[in-house]
Amino acid sequence: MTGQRNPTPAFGEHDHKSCAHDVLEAADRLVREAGLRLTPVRRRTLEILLEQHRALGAYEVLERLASDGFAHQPPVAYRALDFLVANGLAHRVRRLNAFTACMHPGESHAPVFLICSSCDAVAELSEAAVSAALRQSADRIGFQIDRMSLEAVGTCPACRDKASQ
Amino acid sequence: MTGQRNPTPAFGEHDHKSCAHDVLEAADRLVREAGLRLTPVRRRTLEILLEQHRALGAYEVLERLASDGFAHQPPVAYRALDFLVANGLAHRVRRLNAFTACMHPGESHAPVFLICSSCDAVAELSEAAVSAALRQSADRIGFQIDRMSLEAVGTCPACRDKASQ
DNA sequence: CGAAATTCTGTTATGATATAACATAACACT
DNA sequence: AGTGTTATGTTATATCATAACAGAATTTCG
Repeated sequence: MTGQRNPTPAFGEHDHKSCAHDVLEAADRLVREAGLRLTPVRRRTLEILLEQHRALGAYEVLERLASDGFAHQPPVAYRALDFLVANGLAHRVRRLNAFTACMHPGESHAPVFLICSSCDAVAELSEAAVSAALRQSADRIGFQIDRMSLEAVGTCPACRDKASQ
Repeated sequence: MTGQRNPTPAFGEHDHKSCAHDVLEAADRLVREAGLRLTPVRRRTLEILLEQHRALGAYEVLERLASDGFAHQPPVAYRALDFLVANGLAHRVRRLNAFTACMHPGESHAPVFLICSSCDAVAELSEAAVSAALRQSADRIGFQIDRMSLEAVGTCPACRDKASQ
């Protein structure tokens, strides 16, 4: 029940420790239920992504992993990240060529990302209206959607307030 | 009036020659009106993008430019492409790290791309519903959107028909 | 016109992102 | 333990993108 009050924790004060902890627990459970393995690299990679509400480049993750004793070749990071993405524990933010932890693991969803260009925070909306609208537009012309990226760059509430003072 | 009947020419038979020609004419006019210059590289780059309804990587464009006598260093392509994007004559498709000609130059719009993973065709929807939905979701939490990417990967009508036969 | 300012293009070099391919190690099952 | 499978280590390279500066073309304006 912790950390559920703020719909977009990325853009506001919140108990980040429990927010990250909850997601990690959910990930553990989901992976186990799916008969997969959250190996040390994979778990650590998810932890790294969960430390901040922003997107990290693969090489950024790689540096962190290396300093934790893992090999420091690109495939190490990419494989772990790919695993997380494939299993819905992380998302790729195309706009940034970067990765971010999924804040709603388990719930099937087409994530919508709001990227603050001022503080680099990335919020993941669970909102279904946008993806539904896109799906509908596609349907109308007979296009069958498999995956979608819905990303917006702009200014988050906090940075907006700062700027207007 | 040519080529205006099909809402998503990318996914269907159409008079491509006139479709591309119309866009190029519009581009000429728009650039002139804005006091900018559609120099040879820039014009040729747009022509290259207009040859197909798909997205081309910068290096693909570069090869084409080189065979037309332009220098074959990456900045040549990137500069031309950046110019086109900055002035609304082309779009960047983040999902593909590639570029595609804008099919509605002049009309301010947040493009929605439908990318066929089977034939690589890219359709640009002029549809405003999706971007409006996203804008509304962002508004609700006080996020101010500057730019957005709305992209979907899937199967276009033609490839769907082929597959089901 | 002709000099200065601006914009555009050529060029070299390098940075940043991503994957192919194969070897070795760990695990899971019988 | 033996075998198939999955995961990791490692090397090398492919792909995408930009910084920085030199030189050419175009525009501006006295």
